[in-house]
Amino acid sequence: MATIADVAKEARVSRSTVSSVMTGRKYVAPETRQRVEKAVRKLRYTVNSGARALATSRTMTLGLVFSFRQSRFVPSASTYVVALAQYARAAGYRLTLLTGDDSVGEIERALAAKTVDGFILMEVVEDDPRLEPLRRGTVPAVLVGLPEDSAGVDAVDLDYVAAGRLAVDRVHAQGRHRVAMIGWPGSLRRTGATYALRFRRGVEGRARELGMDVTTFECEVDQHGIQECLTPILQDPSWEALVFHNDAIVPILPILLLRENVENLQVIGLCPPEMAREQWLPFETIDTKPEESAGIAVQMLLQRLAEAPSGARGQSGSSPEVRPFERVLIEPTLTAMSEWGNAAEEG
Amino acid sequence: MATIADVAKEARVSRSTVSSVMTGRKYVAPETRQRVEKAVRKLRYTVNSGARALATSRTMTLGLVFSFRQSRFVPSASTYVVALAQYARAAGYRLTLLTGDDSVGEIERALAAKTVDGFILMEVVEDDPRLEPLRRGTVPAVLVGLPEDSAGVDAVDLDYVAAGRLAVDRVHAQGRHRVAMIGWPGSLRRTGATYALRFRRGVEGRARELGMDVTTFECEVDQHGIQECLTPILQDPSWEALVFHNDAIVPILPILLLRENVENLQVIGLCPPEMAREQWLPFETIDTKPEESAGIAVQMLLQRLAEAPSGARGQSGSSPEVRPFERVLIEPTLTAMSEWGNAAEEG
DNA sequence: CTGAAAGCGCTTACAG
DNA sequence: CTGAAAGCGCTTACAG
Repeated sequence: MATIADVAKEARVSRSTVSSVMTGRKYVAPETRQRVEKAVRKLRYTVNSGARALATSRTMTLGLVFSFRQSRFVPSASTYVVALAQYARAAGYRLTLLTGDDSVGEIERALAAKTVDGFILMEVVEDDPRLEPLRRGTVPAVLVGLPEDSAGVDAVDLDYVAAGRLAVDRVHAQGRHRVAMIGWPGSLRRTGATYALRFRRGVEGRARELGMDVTTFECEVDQHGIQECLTPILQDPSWEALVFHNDAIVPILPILLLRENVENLQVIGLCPPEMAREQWLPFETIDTKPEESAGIAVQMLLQRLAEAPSGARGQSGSSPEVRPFERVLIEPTLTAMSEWGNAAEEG
Repeated sequence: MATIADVAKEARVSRSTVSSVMTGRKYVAPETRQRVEKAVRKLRYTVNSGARALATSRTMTLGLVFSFRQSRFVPSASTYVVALAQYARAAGYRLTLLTGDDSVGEIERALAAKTVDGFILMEVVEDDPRLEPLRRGTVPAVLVGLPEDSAGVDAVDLDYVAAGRLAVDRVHAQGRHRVAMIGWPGSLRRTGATYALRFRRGVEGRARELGMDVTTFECEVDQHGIQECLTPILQDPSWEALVFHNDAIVPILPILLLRENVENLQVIGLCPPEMAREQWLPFETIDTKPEESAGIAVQMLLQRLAEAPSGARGQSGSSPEVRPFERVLIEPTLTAMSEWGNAAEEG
């Protein structure tokens, strides 16, 4: 593999000049630049990113932190991961996986060994223990999720409260009144998963404002729990609407609606867009917008990195005068109902 | 942040000696070693992994290659990812995500910029274009998946053929004869996804050996397609058994069985263990064993790395005399049926 | 506009 | 058993 020295020799310039061409940070005379570029092509030269990292004290790597347990509740986790990787790469950053059981330890080690320039945290919970090392740490972090206290880091997520309100507004617009809200299991709520609580708060709050009648059910994610929770609701015609936020019921609900011959129940809920896209669901859904969250997360992190005093340097002297940390709420939108009939015809 | 020089000064030894202690590759007198260790603790020193990588030409990073499109069919993708990261980390390796649309380009860039010591490929298809750069490349790779031709790399996967045979044997053991096989959509088969073809081959082959009567249905993954495919089968009592390999139908099948009052149909299929674990499925399943695949994949890759002539060096001279490449098949096992009744009682 | 030199933080023969 | 020196492949002030 060619090194910068090989290129310099081939182009009959100094290594500095080759470097200037590669980084693009310095003007190089067109004629010289062309000689260098030609040599680069001829030798198939690529900058060794490790060496560059050492020289610049920028690893161009972001650490993606997510833990094991919750991911079974989030089959759409890979959507976030892929989107994050995509955006990071578009900006020249790699994504490295920090997914051990001991996330806090992972973060501390990554900080100490300087393997990453920044962190992205998924599956954020209230009082997330991972925030502590990050707040002391020397590199920026961004949360996908919105705990009450996100001091010291930027955070982005769907506006789950607004999503809950939107769902209720849809119901209200149909003149319906009596609403069953199907949420995640209590076990998930107890982990402190921020979205579970926020959606529910939106639903219940808006219902109260509109004088509507909401009852919340926490529904397990297994076959048995789902049947047990939903069947009585679907069999009781006094329910006028069903609002849900529980991915596990999504593929099953359509069949249950058919089985119970439910005809006059309005159904609307939050679900990952890939589900809505592929499933031809017979009801409206609200998009969780994972790609948007990912895009904004990466963007906020890059922004911090651009402002930071380049790596480990400049850490002495006057305190860096940090820009206030952000909390970005993504506005939820409705996805139109898929028409089963159309689906069949379109083939 | 402390550097090796700080530690050397604090311990009143040379940097070489500190390095010897940190790497553990050289004997250091106990008394000296203790001084060094004390200094390390005092200064909270951690080796800068980038600098070490440059010096050793080992990045201690593995590239995880998977593309966008198929992952929507594989909600269990994150199980593999997490397991791979876990095993890699246990061996001191990081995992970096190579998930762009242009996987081949990602691989070539990673090779050129020397960002990884090895590659792990997921979602392998027949004639996978990613294999070409890897075969020329200078670092080892392992496939999770078994294309016909895996020359030049190690490969591991569940023995899907055996899984298909196992399913049929279970059916045969019950004295049943007429079998409906529900597979993945034709669109997935056409991508060349290796598992889709292999399971089917196992089912059909074994059925032929046993003189059984199998009909294969390729079932779409959306609500409409699933209903359309399954309903007629469930309504036709002449089917004695249903063998499936299509994750999308798993959560829906139990309800359909209830709805159609199916009583005498034996059901068995392949599905990710987390589904079986959480869903209380009313039928037997065969475990896809993602953790085992991940473990063996990492292990095979580390084995290659251990044998390799340490990074970019030693690439000249006699050709490296590679050990034959392996194809590891993981034996499938049955997961007992969850009893709905028990589930309810255990609460 | 270009180059010589120092430095990023390590490791590893090689002497002693 | 320990240390001085060279080197991994870059970048970046600093001269000129």
